[in-house]
Amino acid sequence: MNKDNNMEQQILQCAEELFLEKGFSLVSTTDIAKKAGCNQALVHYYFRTKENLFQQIFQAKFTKFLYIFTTFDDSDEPFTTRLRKKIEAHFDLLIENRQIPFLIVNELILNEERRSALVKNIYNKNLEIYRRFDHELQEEIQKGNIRPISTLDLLINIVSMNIIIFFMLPLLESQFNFDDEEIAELLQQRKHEVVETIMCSIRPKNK
Amino acid sequence: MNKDNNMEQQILQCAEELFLEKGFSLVSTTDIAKKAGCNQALVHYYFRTKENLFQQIFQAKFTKFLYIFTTFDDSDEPFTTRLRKKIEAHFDLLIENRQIPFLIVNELILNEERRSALVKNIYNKNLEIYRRFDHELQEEIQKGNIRPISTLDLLINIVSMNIIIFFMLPLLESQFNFDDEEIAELLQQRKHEVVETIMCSIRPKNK
DNA sequence: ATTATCTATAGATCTATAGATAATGC
DNA sequence: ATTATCTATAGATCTATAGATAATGC
Repeated sequence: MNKDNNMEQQILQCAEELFLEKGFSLVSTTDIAKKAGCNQALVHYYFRTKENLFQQIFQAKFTKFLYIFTTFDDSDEPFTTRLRKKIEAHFDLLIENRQIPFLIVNELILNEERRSALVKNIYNKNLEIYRRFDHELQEEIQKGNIRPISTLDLLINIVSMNIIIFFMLPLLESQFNFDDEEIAELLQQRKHEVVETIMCSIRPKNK
Repeated sequence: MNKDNNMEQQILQCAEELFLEKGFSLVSTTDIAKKAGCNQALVHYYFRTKENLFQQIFQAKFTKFLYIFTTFDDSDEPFTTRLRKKIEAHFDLLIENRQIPFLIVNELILNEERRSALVKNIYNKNLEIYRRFDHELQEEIQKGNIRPISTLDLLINIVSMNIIIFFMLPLLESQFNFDDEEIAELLQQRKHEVVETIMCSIRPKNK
C-alpha cells in the first residue's frame, strides 16, 4: 500500500496473525498470500521458506512472553509488591496477546527439535537476571517473609495460572456465549485471583 | 495379529498413539495405516473418516483427564485431605498419560467448533458433582477453614499447575538432557510442590 | 540494471472412494 | 454370502522454484 508499509511487512503481519490463530502447520503460504493480497510465490521470494517466516515470528512472540520476567526493576518497593506487579503485568500482556500461550505450547511440543535451540538461547541470555531474582527470593525466605519455595517452581506456578484462562477463552466465547465485555470482566477477576493465590501461597507457614 | 486383538483395534490403538504425539492435523491416515500394518484404505473402511476416528479418541482422553474431578469420594476424611488426594491422583494420571494436556489444549483451541459440543456434554453430565463439590467448599469457607475462593478458580488453579510441567517435559528431555530417572524424580517434586502451593494458597488469611 | 511481482508448474503430499480379491462363517 | 483387506486412483491440497514481466532507481 503506502511506501513504508510495503508488501514484505504486509506479508509478515498477515503471517503473524494467521500463525497465532492456527499454528504453523494449519497455515499455508497460499493462505498468507491471500490475506496479504499478493500471490503465493512472493511469500517465498521474501522469506524463502515457510519455516523461516515462522521462526522470526515465533522468536519475537516468545521473547515478548517472557519479557516481564527477564527485566529487572530497581524500584525500592518491597519484594512482594514488585512480584505482584510482575504477575499483573504478565497477565495484562496476555490480555493484549491472547494467542501467545497457544502458539508457544503448540509449537514447542510439536517442533521441539527446531524451536529448542531458540529456547536455550533465551535461557542463556537471561541467566543473569534469573540468578538475581533467585537471590532476592531466597533472601526473603531466609528472613522468614516467604515460605520456602524454589524460584523455578514459583515462576512456573505464576506462568501456568496466568496462561490457563487463555486456553479456555475460545470455549467460553462460543459455548457459553460470553460477549467481549463479559470476557474482559472475567479476565480482570481471574487476574485478581491469580495474584491472590500466589501471594497467599507464599505466605510463611507459621504466620 | 491374534483373534481378539483384531485390525480394527490395532488401528485405533496406533491412531491413539500418533494423535497423542502430534495432534490431529499432523497425522495422516497413511501414517496410521503404516503403523498399524495395513493399507490406508482400511482405516477409512473401519472409521469412515479421520475425523470420526479422532473424535472417539479425543472424547476418551478428555473424559479420562477430568475423571478425578468428576467422581465423588464418600470417605469421612476432612475436606482438605480429600482435596490433597485428588490433586495427587490427577497429577499421577498425567504422569501415566503425559501427552493428554497437549492433545486437549491443542485440539480444543484449533477445532473449538467441532470439539466444543463434546465439552458441553461433559459439563452437563457432571453438573451434579460440581455442585456437590461447590457446596462442600463454600461450607468450609464459611467455617473459616479455607480462605474465600470460587470453586471454579480453585479447580482451574489445580489443573493449570498440574499440567504445565508436561508442556515443559520435551524441552527438559532434549535440551537439558534429563534422563528418565531424573524426569521421574522431577515430576514427584513438582507434584509435591503443586500440592503445597494449593494447600498454602487456601489457608484462611487471619490464621 | 535491479528489484518486485506475476504465472505456471513440478513433485509431493493427503483423504476418500470404487472396485477387485482374499478370508471367514454358515 | 458376508466381511476384511487390497490396489488403484480422483481430486484437492501444499511448498518451492523457474522463468516472464512490471516497477523502480540511477
